[in-house]
Amino acid sequence: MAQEDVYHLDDAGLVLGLSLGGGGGASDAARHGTGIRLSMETRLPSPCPLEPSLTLSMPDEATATATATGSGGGGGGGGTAHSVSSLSVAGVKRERVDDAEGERASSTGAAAARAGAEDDDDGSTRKKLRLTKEQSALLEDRFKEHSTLNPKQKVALAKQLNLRPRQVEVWFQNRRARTKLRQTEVDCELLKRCCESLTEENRRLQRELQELRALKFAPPHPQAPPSSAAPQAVAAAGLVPAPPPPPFYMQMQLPAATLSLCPSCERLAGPAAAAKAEPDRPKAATHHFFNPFTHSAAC
DNA sequence: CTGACCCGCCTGGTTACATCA
DNA sequence: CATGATGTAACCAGGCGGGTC
Repeated sequence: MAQEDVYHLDDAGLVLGLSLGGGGGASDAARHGTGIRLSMETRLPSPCPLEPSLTLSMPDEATATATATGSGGGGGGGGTAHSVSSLSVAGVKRERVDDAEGERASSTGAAAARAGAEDDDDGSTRKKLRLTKEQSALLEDRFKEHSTLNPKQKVALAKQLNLRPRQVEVWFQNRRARTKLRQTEVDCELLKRCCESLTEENRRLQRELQELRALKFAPPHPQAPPSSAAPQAVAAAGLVPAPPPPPFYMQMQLPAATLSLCPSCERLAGPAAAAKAEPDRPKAATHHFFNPFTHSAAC
C-alpha cells in the first residue's frame, strides 16, 4: 500500500506533495515507521509573505526513506499462516530461549521467579501473568529513563522485580510498540488536519489564480472596484491591505519530525527537545526509535 | 580484507488471556 | 451471567549489527 499525490500549481508557484506509504514491500520502511511524509513548498517572489517550507515525516524518516527499496514480505509477514503452525513449536523454542536467559541471568532470584512462573503451567496453555502495580510503576519509571535496556540493566531490573529477564524484555518491547502506535496516531491526526488545510489553501489559490487571469484579460476599467476574490494581488497593488489569515500549516511552525507525544501526559513535545541526542543507547539499539521521554520538553 | 556464521536485539504483527462495561 | 471491547503479556518471523573464525 503506497500512495503519493503531488499537486502542481505552477502558475501560482505552489507545489504540494503528500505521500502516504508504509508496508507494501518496503521492508525497512514498514519496519521503521508508517512512512508517512508530507512536504510542501511554494515558489513565490521572495518579498511575498507566503513563504512556507514545511516537511512532515515520521521521527525515523532517515532510515525509512533511505532503505525503502528493500524486497517485500518483511516485518509482520508471519501472519496467521505461520502462527497456526508455530503453536506446536512455540514451547520448544521458548524453552530454548528461557534456558539461555537463565544461563545469562546469574541471579538465583530470576531462576526462582522463573520456576515460580512455570509451576502451574501444564504445558498446553500459556498462563498470562498480570504485573502488579508496583512492578508496572517501576518498569514505567525505567522506560521513561531509557526506552531500551542493555543486558545488565535487564537482569538487574528483573531481579529487582522478581521477574524473568525475558519478561522485562518483552515488557519493554510491548511498551515501545504502544508508544510508537500512539505517536503514529498523533502524527496521522496532524497530517489529516494539515492535509485539510492544504486542500483549502489550494482551492483558495486556484480561485485567486482565476481572478488574476480574469483581471489580466479583462478590458481596462479604471473605475472598477477591486475584486474581493483576489485579495493578495490587489493588496500587492496597494488597494486592499487585508490578506487572508495564514493557513494551518503556517500556524503550526513545527516540523512534524520533531513532534512527539508523551503517552503519560498526552502532550506534544517541541522541536528543541527533540533536537537533543540520546546519549547512551544500548549497543544493538540502532533502529532509531525515538524516545519521547528522554527528549520531551512538554513534560 | 572478505565472507560465512552465530548471537543478541530489534521490529511489526499476531495470539491468548484478563478485565471491564 | 453472558458477551463484546479493550488492554496487554507472550509469541512469531524476519532483519540488522557486531563479533568471531
